[in-house]
Amino acid sequence: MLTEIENKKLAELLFPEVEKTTEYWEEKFPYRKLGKKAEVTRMAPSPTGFIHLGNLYSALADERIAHRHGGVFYLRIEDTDAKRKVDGAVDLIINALRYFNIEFDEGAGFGDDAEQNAYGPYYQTERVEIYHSYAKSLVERGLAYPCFATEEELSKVREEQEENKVLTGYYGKYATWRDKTFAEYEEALKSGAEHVLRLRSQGEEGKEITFHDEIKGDVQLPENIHDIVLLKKDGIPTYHFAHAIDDHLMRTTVVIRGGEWLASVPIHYELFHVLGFKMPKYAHTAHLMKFDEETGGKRKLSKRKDPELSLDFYRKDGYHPHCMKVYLLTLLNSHFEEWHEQHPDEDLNNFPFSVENMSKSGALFDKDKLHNICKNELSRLSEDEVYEFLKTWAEEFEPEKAKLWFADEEKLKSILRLYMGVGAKRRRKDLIFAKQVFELIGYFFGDESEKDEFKLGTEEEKKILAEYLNTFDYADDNSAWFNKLKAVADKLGYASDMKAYKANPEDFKGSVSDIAEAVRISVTGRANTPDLWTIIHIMGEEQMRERINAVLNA
RNA sequence: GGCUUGUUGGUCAAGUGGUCAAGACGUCGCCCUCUCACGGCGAAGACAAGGGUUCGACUCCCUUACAAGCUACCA
Repeated sequence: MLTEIENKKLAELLFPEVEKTTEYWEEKFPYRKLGKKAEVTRMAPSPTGFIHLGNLYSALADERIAHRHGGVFYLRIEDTDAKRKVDGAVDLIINALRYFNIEFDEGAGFGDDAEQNAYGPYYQTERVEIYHSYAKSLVERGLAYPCFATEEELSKVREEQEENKVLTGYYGKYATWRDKTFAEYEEALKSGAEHVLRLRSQGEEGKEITFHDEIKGDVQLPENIHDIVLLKKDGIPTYHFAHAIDDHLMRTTVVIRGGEWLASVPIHYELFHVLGFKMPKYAHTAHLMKFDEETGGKRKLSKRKDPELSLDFYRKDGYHPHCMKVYLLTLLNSHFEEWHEQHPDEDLNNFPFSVENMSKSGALFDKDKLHNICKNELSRLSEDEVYEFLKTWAEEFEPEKAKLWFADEEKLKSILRLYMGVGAKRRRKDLIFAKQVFELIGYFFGDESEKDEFKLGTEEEKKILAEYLNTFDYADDNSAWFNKLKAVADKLGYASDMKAYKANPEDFKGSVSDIAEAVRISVTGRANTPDLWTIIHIMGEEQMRERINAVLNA
């Protein structure tokens, strides 16, 4: 045990450059003046420049919680790990979220003098002075000490511990630098040896803390007994130390983070208490999972193995951000889906989002469900909105083909009206994502990639087509046109009346539907399309005849 | 290994001691119909297992199984 005076001397030895006191910082970053229900949340990514679905998922939760009641949602960059830094990452993050209509109120990316910077700096590497103030105060109070153990020594201890089947880590009797004399600390320091700063943990083995998590409820956890590293040998804080200080000084009220942090809550609990901070509320979220083909089980989505985790994956295929948001919200909050169904036209932001209704267990990412949501959401848009969306996408990802697709605005819009069922009693729901849309309507632009086969054979197909062309008149309206199909049916021994056909199918070669199918396939290459007459009138007589003749002459 | 969390139909889920255990996606069938889509109707399909507590357990407790996370000078 060091005396009070020795602690002070040690602190001075360790942090001679620190002048500002913790009180100074407390005053500089006062509690925020916000409404009673307002929460302060944050997104705190490392600047790897890689934003994935999981990040978006929890950013959405943070943003909703903050903005639900006029709170603040800010961006802090956790760049304490130098190895992970990437240039331009902050803009990448801001833009990625902006794409989904998620905006920060404050934090990194706002410019140094901005009002939105009042609790900054927001880069952890620029906050070292602050961390050191608190570190010094901890040393002064005998709650932290320098540790000169080398990596080799540490791993040797761990091996020993593993062998003896005791808890691994730097604690109790294994914490060799915990109870040195002042002279020993001073001597090691003077030798210039590398060292870290460790917490002198006050926890007791066997004791428990009970911790309330907003999602999981009350959780019993063992008290922290580890003398964890506060400051790394380069003076940069570890996540734990930075988390406590930053979220306290930035006056965060709710910390929403991945479930992998639940296990380190005891550390945070002790840190907050030892530093004299009030703990924020915590919500530990479950991870997005995926079905693993190899093992046949669920597993966490990993950015290495799963391309669909990357936001770019969805951007490339042209998923509309609104659809992604709806899907994520249905995963995020169990009551959202029902609410959205009841209020289809309400702004998503009016949904009463609450942490309590967040899922406890990891959800499997379900592409079918996503697609269903896309269909529904897209079908509610106007053809102009869809047109603009497709155009933006195509210009970025298919610039060559875009020229062809968007050469005739009216034509594309007619196609969209057809495929969306604009004007019909009910909308169609054919559109899922941009790439899929262009595959769907590719035949309008000469895309012959795959042709369906006519089930009654080529000979029959040619007979039907020849007869069809004979009587075809571009000026016919939809019903006149269809009556001619019926006439073709009668002439070739097919039933023109579906009811008659269904009553006695053996009396006919087939029905009008087969006539229509032959024409449909030769014109569009597909057995299934929306209204054929409309298609023909969008593409024009010339293109129709060309396509039919191509089949006839094959 | 230790600590922690989780487990309701194929998937997402409601549910908080008494329900014929919601709903959505998917699947299948029927209807509508020139195909498809849309829409309508219907069907199949679940409380991980075993012990308790209780008049009564999906709900509370214990054990087991399975899954996930943590066990760093990474976050």
